[in-house]
Amino acid sequence: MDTPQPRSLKEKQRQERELLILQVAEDVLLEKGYRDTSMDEIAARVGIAKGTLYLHFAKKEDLMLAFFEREMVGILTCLKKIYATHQSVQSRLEKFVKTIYSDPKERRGHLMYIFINSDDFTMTVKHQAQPIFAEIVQEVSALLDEGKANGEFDTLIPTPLMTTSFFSLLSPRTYRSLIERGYDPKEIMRYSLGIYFRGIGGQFSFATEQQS
Amino acid sequence: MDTPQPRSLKEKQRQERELLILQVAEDVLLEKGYRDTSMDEIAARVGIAKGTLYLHFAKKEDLMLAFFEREMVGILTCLKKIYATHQSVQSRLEKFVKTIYSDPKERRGHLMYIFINSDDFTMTVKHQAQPIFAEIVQEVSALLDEGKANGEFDTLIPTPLMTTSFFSLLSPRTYRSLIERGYDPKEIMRYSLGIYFRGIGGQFSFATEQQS
Amino acid sequence: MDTPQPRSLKEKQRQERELLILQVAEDVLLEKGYRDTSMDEIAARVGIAKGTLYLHFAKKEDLMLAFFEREMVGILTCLKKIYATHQSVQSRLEKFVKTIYSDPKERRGHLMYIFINSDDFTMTVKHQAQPIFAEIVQEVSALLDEGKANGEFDTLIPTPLMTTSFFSLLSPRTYRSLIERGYDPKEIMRYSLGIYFRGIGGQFSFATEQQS
Amino acid sequence: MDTPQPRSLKEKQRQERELLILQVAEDVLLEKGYRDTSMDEIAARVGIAKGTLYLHFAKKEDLMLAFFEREMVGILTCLKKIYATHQSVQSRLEKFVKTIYSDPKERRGHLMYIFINSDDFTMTVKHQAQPIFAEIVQEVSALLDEGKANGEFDTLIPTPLMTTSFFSLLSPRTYRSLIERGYDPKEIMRYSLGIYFRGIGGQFSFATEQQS
DNA sequence: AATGAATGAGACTTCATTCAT
DNA sequence: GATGAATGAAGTCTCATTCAT
Repeated sequence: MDTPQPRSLKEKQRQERELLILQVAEDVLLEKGYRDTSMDEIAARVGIAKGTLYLHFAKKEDLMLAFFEREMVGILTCLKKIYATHQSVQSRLEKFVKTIYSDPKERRGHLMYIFINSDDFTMTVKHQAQPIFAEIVQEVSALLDEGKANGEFDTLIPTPLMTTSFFSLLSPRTYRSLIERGYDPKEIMRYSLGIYFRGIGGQFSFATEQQS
Repeated sequence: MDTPQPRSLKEKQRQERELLILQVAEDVLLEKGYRDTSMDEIAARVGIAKGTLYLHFAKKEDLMLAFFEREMVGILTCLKKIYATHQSVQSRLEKFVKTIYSDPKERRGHLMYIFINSDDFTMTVKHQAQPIFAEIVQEVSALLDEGKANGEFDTLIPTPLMTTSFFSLLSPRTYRSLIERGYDPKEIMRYSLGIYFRGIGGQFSFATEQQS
Repeated sequence: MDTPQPRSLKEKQRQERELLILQVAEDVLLEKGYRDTSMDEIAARVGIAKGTLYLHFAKKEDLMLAFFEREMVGILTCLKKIYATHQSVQSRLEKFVKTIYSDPKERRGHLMYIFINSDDFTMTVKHQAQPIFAEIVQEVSALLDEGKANGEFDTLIPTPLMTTSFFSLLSPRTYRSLIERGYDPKEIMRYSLGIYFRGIGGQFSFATEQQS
Repeated sequence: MDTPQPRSLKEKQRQERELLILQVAEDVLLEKGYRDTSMDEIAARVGIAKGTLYLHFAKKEDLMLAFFEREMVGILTCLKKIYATHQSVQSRLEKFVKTIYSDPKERRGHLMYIFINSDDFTMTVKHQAQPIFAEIVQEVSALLDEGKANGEFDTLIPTPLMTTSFFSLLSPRTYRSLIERGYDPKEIMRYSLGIYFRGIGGQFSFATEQQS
């Protein structure tokens, strides 16, 4: 605390760069997958030396973990914000998914899927990120329980099953294949959500929005 | 034909060995993912020398492809057998999924999921296996269309969306997490199918089987 | 000697096969060079199993050595036959070279060059084949000495130098490059010999044959 | 330009290292031939790790190519320098050969021979180095043509044949065998050149220098 | 005797990680 | 702090040689 300003200046630069690294790591991860993401490429794209990467993150795993956490914190924040809303549970979950998927190229949604479903990545990294991961799952579970309690969803389906189904909704690969066939992201979203919510006992009319 | 026994004996051993390799490759693939599956490890687990692996498969990719095809041919056969049955489309698809997942550790089901959803694996191998892959997807699509035609499923949902949802049903990772929490494989299966079929407009009572 | 006929029958077959192996080895060696000549390919081209190759030759080196000796014995025989002729030394040496190069694709000539000049091959093999190699060199040296003695060649040039120059006459590579440019094998031969013999003090008219 | 010294220092070291690698590659190539030259051995002899080699040259072929070009550029430069001299063509070509062979162990001369005559090496590498290779051949051809025009050499011998003969003059293998027998490098050179130049119609007295 | 499946040393190459500058 | 050259373990694949049948 004896040198607060200079430190915070340096510190600010440092954090900006760290952010940049995380963003680049995200880019590369989404493009190439975990194993084909090399530290060399990340450093090159960020425009720093490889060694500098290691000043921020001691291991590739740590970078990926930090990156994962950054994303997951964002998702969790979004989830909590929506959680506090006064709407039906279904509306809130729909809102959540749509928000997650509303960034360019649906990065956040795909990342969430990868974190939860990918082996390559998950095996190496996730066991270290249990807490936040558990919190996200917990939050969604709580919402689903609320939905069961207020009659929106089917009470016969165990919540954990509802939850895992929720997170399996949209695999990036199949998503991409649909995009390639010319489907509109919003349409894909709507139908996927529709299948899910009707499946767990919610109300969903595929016709309605089509008519309006 | 002059030396039928000796040749078939050798050949039998060869095929047994090849089968063993494919099984081990499957094990390792399921445990570690495509990129972390090394030829060294496969050879070591099979108990043969590295070079021997290459007598059976000229490249890692070839092994993975052979292995993929073996599994997918099995799945396709199963699918066609069931396709010819006289039952509701839903029953047939349920039967299909249950059959696929009925082997120990649900390997086939998980593999199908990986083949369809994994990037690592798919990018390297699937382009070579397009035909069979496309056939499986086509077969399921046809069934879903039949279901739409006979009133079982919602005609407002585009078939490709129904199809991709179908193949996203059970990610191995979430499946495993449910198993770890003590859920019964059959139960997981039933609820997942239930959510899916109700989601696409089919009939499904989560209560019924519970009562019987 | 107790079973002379059967043994000689078997033995004959054996020798025929050995001859075939040597011929195939020659083919492959000339096509691909020593290091790219694999035992697999030789066996496959001969139409026998790899193991059978090893019944004839304990090591790749041995095969190459045997093959080298076969060729060199042929060349030596040819050389001795010509040696005994009653002609000028130059005529005899010319005859020798033309004979060596008179087989299809000039195999023997190229092989002689390779044996004498190639590093790859020679380092591995030649030290084992000293005797015959030395004999060929000796024979040529003797002829050159005879030529020096009877006034055909320049006595100021040390015989060993004349000899090595003689064996460096036609490298397969440059030979091939000339063929590719459309030169006639006989023409190449004539000019090369001409340069050499004139070089060592012999008589050679490049014009003569052209005119006739 | 803001950091000229540090950059040039690093760069200098780098180039020194690269030079060292090229020299070692040359050593090993001359000792063992192309196919028996392993990246491991080069690294070990240079005293660096295998990976470091790949910082300088992305592939074995690239190293060999770079090395080839370095040598050939040297030879070409030397050739052009001599070309511009005012002397008889024969004197200039003699000067060229003597210069090429004047380094310790006659490395350059042997390398030139290998580049032009070795299959192993040439097949892999030379097609990438055509331009410089062609230029060297062209330069020598031009000199020989000049010699034919001014009456030094026999006009009846086609220039391409003169050229290939020129490059076949001294095979490293036979050269070494002469050295082993106690001949002096200069003597070998003189006689070989003598045979060649007399052979193509030039003037050469084996006696002269002997007397002086 | 003949086979060819099996072996394993060794080649090339990549990349996460370290460390002297 | 920042750099990027250096490292070396690990991965894929080849091929001479052996050996059970």
